[in-house]
Amino acid sequence: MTGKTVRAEQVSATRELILVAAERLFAEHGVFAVSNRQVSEAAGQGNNTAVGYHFGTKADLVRAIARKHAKQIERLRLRMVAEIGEPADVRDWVSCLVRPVTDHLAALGNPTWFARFGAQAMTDPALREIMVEESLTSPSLQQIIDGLNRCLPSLPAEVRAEREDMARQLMVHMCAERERALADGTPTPRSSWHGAANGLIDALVGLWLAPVVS
Amino acid sequence: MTGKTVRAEQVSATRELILVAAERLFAEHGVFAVSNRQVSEAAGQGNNTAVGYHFGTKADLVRAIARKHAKQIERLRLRMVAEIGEPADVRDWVSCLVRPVTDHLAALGNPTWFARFGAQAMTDPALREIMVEESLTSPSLQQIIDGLNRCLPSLPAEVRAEREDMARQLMVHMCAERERALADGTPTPRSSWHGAANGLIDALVGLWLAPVVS
DNA sequence: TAGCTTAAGTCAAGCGACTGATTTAAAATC
DNA sequence: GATTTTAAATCAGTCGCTTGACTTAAGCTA
Repeated sequence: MTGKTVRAEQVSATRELILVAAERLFAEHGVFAVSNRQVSEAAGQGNNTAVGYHFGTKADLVRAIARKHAKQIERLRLRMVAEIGEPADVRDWVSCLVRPVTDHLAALGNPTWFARFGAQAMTDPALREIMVEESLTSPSLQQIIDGLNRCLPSLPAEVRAEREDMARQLMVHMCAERERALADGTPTPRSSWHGAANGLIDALVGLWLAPVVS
Repeated sequence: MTGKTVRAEQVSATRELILVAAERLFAEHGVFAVSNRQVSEAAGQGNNTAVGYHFGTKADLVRAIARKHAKQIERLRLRMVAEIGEPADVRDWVSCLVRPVTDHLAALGNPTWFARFGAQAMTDPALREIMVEESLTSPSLQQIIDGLNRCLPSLPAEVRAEREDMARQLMVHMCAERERALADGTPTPRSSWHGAANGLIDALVGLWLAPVVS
């Protein structure tokens, strides 16, 4: 952030204002229920083309939001993977999957919007690919998958692929669910993001270790 | 369907045309990326107000689609719950949760659109409540939850609530994932909806039986 | 001063909602 | 049972409004 010129500082401040405003509006009203104009206005920009100028289309804006968070989560995940002890068991690897996300959300304070935004974007036919590109193409993520596979050598390949998907879906949508409840004031099963992570980790360990019966 | 007048027959045919067209367009392009006009046109209605006339707002249309499928799934689920043997174990109840949904999708043939539509609607802030009302307020569903709880008496209430959520999220989004892959021609872990259900059931049994560690 | 950023205003296109006319099955009347 | 009346469904077109995209001008930093 430092080391920039005054000009560049102002520009990235403007961009950040837009990103935050967009994330909030998208989470609260839906990505496609909010126009670029409304985002620009909410970001305090007099110009109705501010989003277009700084980011381009709505898809580009979504990408920028995703990238921002993915970067921060990836930092936490790399650190955690680096610190993992040997021998690592399924629970260790699952924790590496879950904690960076929940820790990131916890660090954002309250309220947060990213989990709800992410869940929407992941289910939209036009935005899904963008989200996958930005958040699933991560070296540390592959490391975790590999580590998990080493723990579960007897699991058939198709079951592994399936359970990877399940783990991902569960993380994305359970975080969104909790964030929604927090925003609505609805009671949550756990009192903190850390607790929610505990619940997720327990469940995911059970899921990965589940015998293949049928 | 029979026993109706000719007039009523035509009307419900028109409504069905609109529902099917909407479901397809929503799944392929996104619920809010498709206008009511486009739906009317795709349904072969000359009038751009056809959706408004028959259903009302877009939210009402979404509700009608959800209700249609929920009804059919509920029929399958009631039958399966009625046929469940005693004593029923976790796997029996989980099967009652999963099979009606996958069987319904299998019965729809190929391609299907409902799973992708449902996943979108479930994550949208404006549509979520509608979907919950239409598909989660079902007597048979409560029976299954109760049965599951009887199998797992030692599970803390908050963990139970949490894992109910997880099971629901997994069903919705894994079905959508598979439907997407089928539509794209991407390889799927399983060759049939029945096989996908097997994978889901194995995983969910493991998830429910997972020890509460942390 | 040159170039990037913000502001202000304009534009055609598409939106949901509305209107009145037309069609036609169904109900009422004879 | 034939004829008239009614009301639901469909059609065709219009309305005000919002949208993303565009143009032009002003502001400010390097």
